[in-house]
Amino acid sequence: MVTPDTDKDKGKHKGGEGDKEETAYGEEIKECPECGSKNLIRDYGKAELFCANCGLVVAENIVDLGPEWRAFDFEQVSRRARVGAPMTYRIHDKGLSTLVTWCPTGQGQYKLKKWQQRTHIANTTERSFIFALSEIDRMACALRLPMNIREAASMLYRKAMKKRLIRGRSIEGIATAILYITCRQYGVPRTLEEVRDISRVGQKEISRAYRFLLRELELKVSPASPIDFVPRFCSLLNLSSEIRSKAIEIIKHAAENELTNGRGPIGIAAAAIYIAAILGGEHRTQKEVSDVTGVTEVTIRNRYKELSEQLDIDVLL
DNA sequence: AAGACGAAAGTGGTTGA
DNA sequence: TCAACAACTTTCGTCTT
Repeated sequence: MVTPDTDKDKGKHKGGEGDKEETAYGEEIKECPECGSKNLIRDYGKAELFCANCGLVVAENIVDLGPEWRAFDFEQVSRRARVGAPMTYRIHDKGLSTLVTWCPTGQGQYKLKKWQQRTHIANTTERSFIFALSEIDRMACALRLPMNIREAASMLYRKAMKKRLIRGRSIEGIATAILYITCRQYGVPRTLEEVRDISRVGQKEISRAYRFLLRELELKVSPASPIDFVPRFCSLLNLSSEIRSKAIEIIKHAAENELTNGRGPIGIAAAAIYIAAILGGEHRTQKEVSDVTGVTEVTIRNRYKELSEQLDIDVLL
C-alpha cells in the first residue's frame, strides 16, 4: 500500500499553521502516486488525505489505529489480518505457486500429463479466475482506480468463486459488478455508465449481476451519497477546491432538508456543483456539467431549481 | 448563436398486489 | 406476472443574453 512516510511528516509540518480543516484543503498538495493527479483532498471526518480522482488514500494524519484496509465482516477481518509481506489477491494463486519446469527425460512430461488430467476441472476454473482477475485489472486501470480497490475487488471475486456463484454466469458480468460494488464500498463510486463503457457487457447484465451478488454475498451497500461524486466531477470540470467545498455544503443542506430523498445522487451532485460554480464565479454551462456527470441538462435544471428555491440560494448569473 | 428554460411524451426500473 | 408509479431522458419550441 502506498503510504509514504514523507507525507505524514509533511502533514505534521504544515499542521501548525492550518489546524482549521477549512484551510487544510489543498494545502498539502502533492501528486497522487497512483494516477498522478494533483487533486488531493482531505476527507472531512476521516482525517485522511485522498486522491479526488481515483480514491487512493495517500496519507492518514491520524495515528495509525488500524490496518489500511476496511473489512466488512468478521470473516474478512480474519482473512485480511496479516503479518509480513503483503499477499496479493490479484494473482490467481496469491503468488504462492511453484514453478514446474519441463524435464527433457520425458518422465516429467508424463507426470505433467497425469497431473493435468487429474486437475483438469481445477484448471478450468483456475483459468477463468485468471481471466476474471485480468479483466478486473483492465477495467480498474481504465477507471484509474488505485491498487487497494483492485485488491479488494479481486478478493471479493475470490469470495464469490468460493461460494460457487460464478458457475453458469458470465465472468465479465460478475467481474464488472464486483468492481462496481467495490468502488461503492470505498466511497469512490463510479456511475453505472462509466463502468459499462469500459466493460464488455451491457448495463442490464451488470445490474443483474450486481443485485445477484449483493443478495448472495449478503453485502450491504448503502446508497451512494451525492457527496462522493463531487470531488471527481469537480476535478473533471477543472473547478477549484472552493467550489468543491461549496458544493458539498449545498448537498449537506439539501440532505438536512430532505431534498435528496428519492432523487438520484448524481443529479443532486451535478446540480450542487452547477450552483456552487456560479456562486463561486467559475460558471460552467449546464451542458458542460451534463457531459461530465452523465445526467441530462433537464435533470440538472430540475434539481437546481429545487435546491435553489428550497434552500434560498440566489443564483444570479 | 449559445445558453437557459420548461412542457410533453417516452423509457427503464421498482414496487406491490 | 402485471400494472401503477416516480425518476429520469428525449425532444423540441421559446425566451434571454
